Order: sequence, then C-alpha cells, then structure tokens
Amino acid sequence: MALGKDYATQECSLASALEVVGERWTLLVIRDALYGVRRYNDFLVHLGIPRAVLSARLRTLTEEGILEKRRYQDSPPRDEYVVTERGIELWPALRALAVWGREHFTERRLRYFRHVDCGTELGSYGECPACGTVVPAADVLLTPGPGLDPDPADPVSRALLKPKRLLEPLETDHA
Amino acid sequence: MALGKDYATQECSLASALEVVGERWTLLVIRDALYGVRRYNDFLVHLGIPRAVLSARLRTLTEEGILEKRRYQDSPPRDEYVVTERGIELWPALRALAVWGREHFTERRLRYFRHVDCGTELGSYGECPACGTVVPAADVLLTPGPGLDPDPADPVSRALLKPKRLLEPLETDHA
DNA sequence: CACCGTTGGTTCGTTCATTGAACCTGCGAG
DNA sequence: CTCGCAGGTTCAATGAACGAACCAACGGTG
Repeated sequence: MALGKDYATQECSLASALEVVGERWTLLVIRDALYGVRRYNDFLVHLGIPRAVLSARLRTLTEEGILEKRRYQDSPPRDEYVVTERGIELWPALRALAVWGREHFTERRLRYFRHVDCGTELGSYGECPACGTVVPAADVLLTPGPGLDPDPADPVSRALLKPKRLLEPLETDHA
Repeated sequence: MALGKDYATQECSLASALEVVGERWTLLVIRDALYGVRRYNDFLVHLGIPRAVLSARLRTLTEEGILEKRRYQDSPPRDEYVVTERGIELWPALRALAVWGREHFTERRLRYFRHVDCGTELGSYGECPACGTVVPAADVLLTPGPGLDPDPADPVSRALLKPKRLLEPLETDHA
C-alpha cells in the first residue's frame, strides 16, 4: 500500500492510519501480537498466511514501530516480534471493529473480553460497566466463548482456550 | 476479499469485520458516507478512486447493508448512497483508527471532532469530557483544523471547510 | 433538431499485490 | 552424517487495482 498508488492525497488521519495498517492481513497480525503471539511460526500457522506476506508485514510493522524485533536466543539465532506501545494503542480500534463484526456478522460467541480485576465483560466502548473505568489493553482478560472450535494442529488456538491477559506472551507448547 | 482466499478460518469477529470492510478503499468510502457524502461523483472526486473500484465497493457495501441505494430523482434516474444504522455503528471503530493515525502519523491538525451540544473536543474514546457521556455519531460536529489544505476542484473538501454534523447530507455546490 | 454537459456507470489492457510451493540457512540432536 | 526445526527468500501463476476510454439517459441551448 505504501508504494505506488497510496492514500497520500487524502488529508485525513484515517487515511494515514490505513496507509500503515490497512493492508490485507496487517490488522490480524497485530491482533495476534496483542494476544501474545510472538513467533514467526505461531503467526504463520494461526493465520494461515503465505510466508512471503507474513515476512513483508512483520518487516513493515517493525519499521513503523508497531512491533519490535527482539533476539530471544543466539545459536541458532532466533527473533521474536513483540508489540510496542504504538501497537498497544491500536487496541481500542481493534476492539471496536471486533465488536461491530460480532454484532453484525457472527452468530456464535467466540471470545469474551473481560476486566481482569473483576471479571466483568467489557461494554461497547471498552469500559468496565462494574468499575466505571475504561480498561487499558493490559487489563483485559481474554476468555473463550462457547462457539470456539479450535484447530488441534494450531498451538495458538489451543493456548487461547485458557483465559489469558492481553499482551502477556502466549505459552505455546512447541513440542 | 470475499472470494477465493478469505479469512474464513479465523474464528474471530475481527476477521469477520475485515471480510466486509477490510478491502482497500472501503473504510474511506464509509468515512465519506458518515461525513455526508452521498453521490457517486462526490465519492469519486474526493477519494480519487478508480471508477470501477468505487462501483464495486458501493455495490458490496449496499449488499452488506452498510449503505442504502436510494432514488433521489427520476428522469434522469439518479441514485444516492446513504449510510445505514449498521454503517453508523462503525463510527467508534473509524474514530479510534483516525485518532491513532493522528497521534502517530500526522503532524498537522486536520480536523476536530466536537460534541455538538457544547463544542468540546471529544476525548480519546469518543466521550465528551465536559458532559461525561459517550457521544453518538449524530451528535458529532466536524470542524476544520489549521492543517487543512483543501483541493479547490473538489466540492466535498470545499464543503467540509464549514463545520457540519456527521450524517447530515453534505451541501455540495454542483454548479 | 443537433449538440453539449451532467451523472452514473461499464469495459478493458496494464500494472501491482497475493498466493502457495519450493528452496535455503544455521544449528542442535541422535 | 543426517534429520528436523525455526525463520526465512525466491518464483511462477493468479487476482485485484489502476486509469483511460467508452456508454447511456436525460435536460438545456441555439
């Protein structure tokens, strides 16, 4: 998107945002990163995305400061991608889009977003109805819903069967 | 997006939403519709989008119930596209994305979103800090910012120099 | 009546992005 | 020495976007 014909003439901050995160797969990569996915292979399997596209997205997201590439072991050299503050700030937008999608295009309930302090499900603009405060991404508890049907071959969807906080690294059993 | 390789295996309401509004240009078309743009030619000029793509997007948005095609004159037959309730419910997501884009990728201030009742600029999750309520799309006043540099050949950007409420039809002087 | 302009499109050849399969690399384990 | 794993790159084929040209229904003007 950034090359060739872009949204540059738009005079609009929404267009600026879409320049960065508007390409196919990009928002799903960020969603997974917020869910705690960090490794190339976990993104690959969970998203079912072509490798070339995943590499391209991870590169531009790193360049734009939304993910950070971090060496987690030498020998063999292995990197992981961790979401930055700038990426975390996309949480309200992602949540709002997800809520809209659920209300209009999903029949079964797949996941709940709850306030980690009290377990209450978040309201329509991201607040905790019980506590009366807007819940930051780090205090969101992700719990599975009844409609979930995980792929047994996918470590990420298996790990997401347990409740977990956003941003915390996912414990995938790469056995 | 809807055909061939889609996000169908994602088990996620965000993916469902992106199936519908995740294609290139789609969210910008909806933004314009919320701003009050209703006519084919206004979308065309303001977005700078290829005609074939605009036709395709308007068709799928109509099919998905986000826009409604409405005859506004016979002879010659002329239709306009009006945003529906389902489209209006995308406002929180669009606003959140625009706020993120402004904070990270725009230097100049292009537009303000204000509460029409009191003129206060909306807070980061769409609330009015003065009134303490979340402001629905219909009560948002769009006002131009100092960084705006409108294209004189574009009726929409000229019309947006005046403050206007969201959803109200844009008064474009097609002279 | 001939012609022009406006609105709202469709068609079509070129260019660009996405896809999926195959291949490559560094390294540890058996 | 060979296997397997993580994390990639390369490449041919397909599909989507681009932009210019064309079409059509009508109203207005000379």
